[in-house]
Amino acid sequence: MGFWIVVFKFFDIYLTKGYNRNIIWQEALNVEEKEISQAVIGRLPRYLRYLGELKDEGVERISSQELSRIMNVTASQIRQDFNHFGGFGQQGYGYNVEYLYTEIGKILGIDQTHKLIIVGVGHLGQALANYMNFERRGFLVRGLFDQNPELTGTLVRGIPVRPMEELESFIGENDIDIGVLTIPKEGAVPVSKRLVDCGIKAIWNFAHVDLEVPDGVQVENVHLSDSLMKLSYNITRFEKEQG
Amino acid sequence: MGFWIVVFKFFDIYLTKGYNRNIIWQEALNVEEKEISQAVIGRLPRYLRYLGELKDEGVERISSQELSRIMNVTASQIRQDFNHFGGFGQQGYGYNVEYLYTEIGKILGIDQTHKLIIVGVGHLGQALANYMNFERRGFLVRGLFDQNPELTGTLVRGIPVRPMEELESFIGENDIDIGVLTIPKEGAVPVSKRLVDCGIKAIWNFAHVDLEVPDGVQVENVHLSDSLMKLSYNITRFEKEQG
DNA sequence: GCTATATTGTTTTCATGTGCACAAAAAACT
DNA sequence: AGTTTTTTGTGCACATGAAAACAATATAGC
Repeated sequence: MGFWIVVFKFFDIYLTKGYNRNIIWQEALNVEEKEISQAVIGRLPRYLRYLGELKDEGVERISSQELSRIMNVTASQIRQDFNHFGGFGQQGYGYNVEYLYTEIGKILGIDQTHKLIIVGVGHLGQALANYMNFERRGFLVRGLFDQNPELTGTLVRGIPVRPMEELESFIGENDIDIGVLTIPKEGAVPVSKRLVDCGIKAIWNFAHVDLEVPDGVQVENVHLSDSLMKLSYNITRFEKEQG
Repeated sequence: MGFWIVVFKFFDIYLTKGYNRNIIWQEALNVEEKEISQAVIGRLPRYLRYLGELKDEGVERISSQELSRIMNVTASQIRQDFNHFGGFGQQGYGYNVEYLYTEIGKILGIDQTHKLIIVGVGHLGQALANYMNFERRGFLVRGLFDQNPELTGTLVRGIPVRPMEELESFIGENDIDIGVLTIPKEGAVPVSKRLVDCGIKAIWNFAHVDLEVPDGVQVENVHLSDSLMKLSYNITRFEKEQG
């Protein structure tokens, strides 16, 4: 690998002028990659979705301009976003859809499988357990847990519901990455502590409460009420504007 | 300009001391309110949650500094955010919790009731229909709709599931504000068109597809896959950083 | 009542994010 | 092979957002 980098450097200066200097510079000197903002990351899944559709339609290549028309964003933003991760495109040609799709997938980590458990088998927990799209993307539901003893042993999509007591042992034995919290807010904080203590890597939190976790544990909150209130605000705002 | 300042200064000091200057200024000159960014709006529900908790604990007043400690944001941001909507606070005192809670609630429109229907009575639709917290906030589930004829007539929390054919008439007769889409992406676009044609004010979209709606119809997307992919990205990023 | 203290509202500064414009480079055409 | 066209990558300027600093003003203590 180091050898190749040196070769690149040679080409860069003396032969292939213009090849992305930053990348070579960073790789050659092993400088830490500059952190990519969450604003950019937040847009990647949407790119992935559109690229997937294009791929399914058999489109081989696409320019930033055409993609910008389809997605209703500026072509400039598309180019800048993609360029954060290296030169995916080719001047005068555009971007190869399949390649770009794969690369963005890799960046998002969906080329790897993630094992998850769902804590709280209410309607929402069941909805997520049954949502096949996650499985397609490599997110595998491995365990279900619920406080309610009546649910223990019942099957949801073939997966048995386990009592909360088995949480720690199950995580340890099954190498779980992600814990999904679909429980009322009262239980969320203590359960999140237990998950963290088991060494879980990430928590996908649907409880309407802020979780405090140590650095290194990733948390993604889905606060449905917040989303609904934003909608409510915008309804009122629009009505006021119209007078 | 100088003249007006004198006038409102007069009112301020001698009559309605403390009444928000900006509002008077804007009203007097009929200046259009400056648009408030979605970044600010997005933070309001979180403020509301914390203020609600403080209120329940019997806390009467709070300073931006103390709130900033609790919420892990800067005091400056809190003051700026609140000040967008007028002077909620008082120098040397802080903010009255109850008053602030009420005002933010009004801004978000949860002092009014919103009538909604849920289209798609799968697990997710049922989860939302059963979620009592929305009702407490004035979001009333008035109708459920599903394509599947086997579901027609069945009750979810006492509400009968209706066939899709009744969508238009039901919305018209029941004065529905918000349509919730919990259906697969294939159906989302046509259904959203039907909702828009009925004059619905807003769509809360859980289908993994972008909806195109005319100006004036509010859309709030909840793309669960996107959220999960962001989590996945951050897991990988952290592991890379650690080496 | 006067002074010291607390705390907001506002101005200023700094950082981040986005759009535009152009140079570089590949492809397409002749 | 040379020229034109296409289209990326990138520097730059502008807009937006957030933090810091400060001025205004209310409270609290004496």
